[in-house]
Amino acid sequence: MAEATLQSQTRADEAFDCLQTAIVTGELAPGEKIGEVELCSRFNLTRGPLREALGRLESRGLLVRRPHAGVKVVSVSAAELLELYRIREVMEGLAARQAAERMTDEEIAELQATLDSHEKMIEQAQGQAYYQAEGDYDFHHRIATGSRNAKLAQMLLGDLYYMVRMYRYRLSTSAGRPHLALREHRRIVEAIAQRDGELAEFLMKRHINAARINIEKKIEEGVLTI
Amino acid sequence: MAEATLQSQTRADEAFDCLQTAIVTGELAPGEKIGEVELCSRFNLTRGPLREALGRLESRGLLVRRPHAGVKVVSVSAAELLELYRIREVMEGLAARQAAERMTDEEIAELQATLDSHEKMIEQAQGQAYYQAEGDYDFHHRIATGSRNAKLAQMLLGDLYYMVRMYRYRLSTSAGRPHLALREHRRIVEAIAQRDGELAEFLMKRHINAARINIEKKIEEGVLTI
DNA sequence: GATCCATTTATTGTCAACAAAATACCCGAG
DNA sequence: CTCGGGTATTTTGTTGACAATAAATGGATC
Repeated sequence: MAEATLQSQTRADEAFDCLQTAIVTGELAPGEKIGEVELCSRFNLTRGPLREALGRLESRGLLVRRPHAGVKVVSVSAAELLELYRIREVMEGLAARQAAERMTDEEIAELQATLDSHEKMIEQAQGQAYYQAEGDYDFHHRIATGSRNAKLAQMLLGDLYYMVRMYRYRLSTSAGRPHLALREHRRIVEAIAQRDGELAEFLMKRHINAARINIEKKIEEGVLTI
Repeated sequence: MAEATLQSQTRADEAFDCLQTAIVTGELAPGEKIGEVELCSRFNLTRGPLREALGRLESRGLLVRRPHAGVKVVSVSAAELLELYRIREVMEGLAARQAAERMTDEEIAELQATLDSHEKMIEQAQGQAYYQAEGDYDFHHRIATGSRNAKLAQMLLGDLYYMVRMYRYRLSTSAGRPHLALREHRRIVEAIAQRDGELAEFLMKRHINAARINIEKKIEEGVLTI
């Protein structure tokens, strides 16, 4: 059962965190219709804060709400997942460009260190899928915040990533190409370190486009039925 | 005083609409600290639905909330406004490309008709600033929905445009270059009509970039003090 | 036997009172 | 006169009960 990760400041925040993680991890399955009272007993909440959290989640597109009819978890089709990647492509391209212009040298060093640890994890090849997925998330997370573009980071971290991660958990790993992805990550960081924003944008766009094509291929193969 | 535009389905929706328009039109000034009870009396609501609406608005970045300390309307700096345009550039570029691939012939015809009416309004030159601003919004709105990318449209229409419009109202018009903007719009539609997605993306990006530079110039001139 | 309508039931939407927390104010000491 | 601490007040956060609406069920008619 999903709990509030850290001591949330308010009950509504707690509810929001719980529900979000529950949705992302698949504990609450897509398309599942959920009653308010059921959720209350499940997460030890009362309906006031819960409703506030539901509103926030609806506004973020993680669930849909019909008046007087109830709440159900959003179910994203394969086509919509691919559309998400198209958005990621342009937005993270921008993030990479701005990160190249604005990240501090310390942040870049940390980013490189992150990749080093990812490399070790892949070499050890144990639970590589999970770590790869998490590592990938970590990498993109850092670049989003490194862009110093508050709204861009908010949209990426607050909207898109949660929807993508929702599928990551279900697919175990969407990438399945750890070495290749790592190499692409390395190149992007290199461009950022050289403060070459244009190249960083290009490489990031190509990186995400490759991931999208990979998913597309899996869908065609029937590995991925959504 | 802002009212619910149409009969909203629920009190919370009503509250959301009221507050959103109030913020966008400047009725609630940026940085203004607002109390819950005050809002309730002002919009004839009770605190339950209001709090739900506040949560949604916070999640969209239109206001910030500190636990136990209250709610205040977000105040976006000039720098942040420009960052918003950077995001628009890439996202609307994508929207234009996908619109060129996916819009129906009817939609394209409507889009052209829209521009015709805009042209007339500009020629009449009465209240041109207002109409230009609204017309511009209308144009971009149609392309966003025409992209057939649900999440992209949601992010543009639900997040970015409201923040941009917040400033539109305060600046009367951010463009101030109606003829030029119209010509750029024409070119974009032309590319869409020819189903040339790549060109449509390029032209849209350039169009928004020009708007951004125009604002930047105004800020430097001191016309625009945020 | 199937369909339409009314009633019932369960669920959501709303409200007003209660509890907790942060700000503001006042008083005293340095 | 200024600064620190403590109390008072205001405002937010939470709760549980009440009202309204939609789905489900059962009965009657075609």
